[in-house]
Amino acid sequence: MFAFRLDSRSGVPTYLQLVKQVRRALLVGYLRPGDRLPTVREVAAALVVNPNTVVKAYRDLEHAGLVTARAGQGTFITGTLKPIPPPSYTRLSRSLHTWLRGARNAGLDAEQIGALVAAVIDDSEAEGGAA
Amino acid sequence: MFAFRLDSRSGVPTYLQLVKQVRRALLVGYLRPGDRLPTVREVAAALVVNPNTVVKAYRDLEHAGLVTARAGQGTFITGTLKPIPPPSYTRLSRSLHTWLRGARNAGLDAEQIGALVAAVIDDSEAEGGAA
Amino acid sequence: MFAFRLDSRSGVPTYLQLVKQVRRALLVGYLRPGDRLPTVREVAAALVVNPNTVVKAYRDLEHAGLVTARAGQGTFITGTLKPIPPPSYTRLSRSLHTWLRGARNAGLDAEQIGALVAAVIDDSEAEGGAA
Amino acid sequence: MFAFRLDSRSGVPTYLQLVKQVRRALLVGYLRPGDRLPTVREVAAALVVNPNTVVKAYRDLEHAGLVTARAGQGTFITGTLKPIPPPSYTRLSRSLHTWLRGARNAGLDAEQIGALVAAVIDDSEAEGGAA
DNA sequence: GTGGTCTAGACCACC
DNA sequence: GTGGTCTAGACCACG
Repeated sequence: MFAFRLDSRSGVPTYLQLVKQVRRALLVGYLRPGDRLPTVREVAAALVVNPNTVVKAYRDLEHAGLVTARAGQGTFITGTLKPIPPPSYTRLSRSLHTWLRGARNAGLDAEQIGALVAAVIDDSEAEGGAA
Repeated sequence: MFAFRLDSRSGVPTYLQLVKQVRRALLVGYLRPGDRLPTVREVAAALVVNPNTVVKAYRDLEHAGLVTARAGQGTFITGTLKPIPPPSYTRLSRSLHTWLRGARNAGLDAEQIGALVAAVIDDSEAEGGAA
Repeated sequence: MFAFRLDSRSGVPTYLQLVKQVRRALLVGYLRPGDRLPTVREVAAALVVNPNTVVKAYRDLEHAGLVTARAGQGTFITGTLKPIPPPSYTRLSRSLHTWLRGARNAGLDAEQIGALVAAVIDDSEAEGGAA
Repeated sequence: MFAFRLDSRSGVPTYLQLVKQVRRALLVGYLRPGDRLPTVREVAAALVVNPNTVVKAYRDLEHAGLVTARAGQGTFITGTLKPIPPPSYTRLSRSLHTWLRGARNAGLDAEQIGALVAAVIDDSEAEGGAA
């Protein structure tokens, strides 16, 4: 079953964090059409969050055509989002993991790693690297 | 002179984005004690944002002991944040850049790359990878 | 319910007066963890002050780890500040009250009393009286 | 020679702190008509403050009729402010000193003492104690 | 209804 | 000119 996580220090609204995690899972191939999301109540209980907040996230996703709620059955993935091809995913994820290990071996903590990653990505986007 | 950037789609409050960029610059060694940040009015004009929003960010940083505001003179870096050692920075940043190029050559767009990075980092943190 | 007071002639910014009153109430034992502060809107209405000014004060307190804001619920005391032991408080407060009565009986007005108190305290601090 | 002190953490504007100290010294009998205040330059140098700030304070005092600037000679006290009668002053100051010593012996630090004093004075003013 | 963010614009303190 | 405070009022996230 898909599990959500929250980072209360990020400043990102709770409902947006949920939305982003589903989108991310779709992109990465971890969720696929037909999969069932945990119920609003389950998520609310697990994250200690108001059910309305979860409802809002699910409604956002439904609005974007990514999920469909079926009364009495739950919420299901019914859309997709140009997922990363599994072979690329495997390869890139593996090499990124290696890079991460290197960073940790160099003594970097989570905050430093986050700063480095953000700096490099921002950087390369700034110079039109997305081309 | 230090320059800020905004991502309006991220959902992160403007002032927090500014705060994080300064912290990141400190971690990465791009800002150091004694450096002067752009004035409140300059930032507000450059980002087309209300001066109060910038004031809030600078105040947060001052609260954290990272900068000091001097009326009539500007806002200066006066604290530090366990910066990444430059050699590690150079090496890791270079290899991450290479990885990024590989991801782009595999046809991934910015959103897919973001999802992949987030997935890998979250993952490895979840399993106590920080050890 | 905790009540705030303002002294517009003091020259101390409104929001700082609020902050100091909460800190003082903590030191004196009048507020304790779990207590709820009046809502931003209540304070703003009672003091005829802009809500943002109150928000600023509460935010400062939160930053200092003394209170925690819970959206939809209010702002609660969640920290403490080395309170004065109640017995000492009772004894010292009582004798200071007596002193105050003496000063007033001698014909001193509020400004004179303030000057005297400030002079004596400053004085004794200057000579390292805190020892 | 009269000496000024600054408390940068109080939030009270610098120039107001200077004004208040002169008023206090007049009330307490520490300054009397004919006394000469330190020059603007001396104060500015001693407090590491911009001379304009001192000028503003002196102008405020002149405006209030308490001092007079004489070109080339300095600034002199030329007004008064219902001073505390010296006998009362001596007696009250002495007993307050005793109280202070008691508070410190009870282990209270400066912040706690300040809170206690403020609480007691506020309190008694609130109930019309100034009568 | 709670607190949080942002805008617009005035005024003050300090250099 | 700098940063700091305050007001007025809109909109959002959360319960």
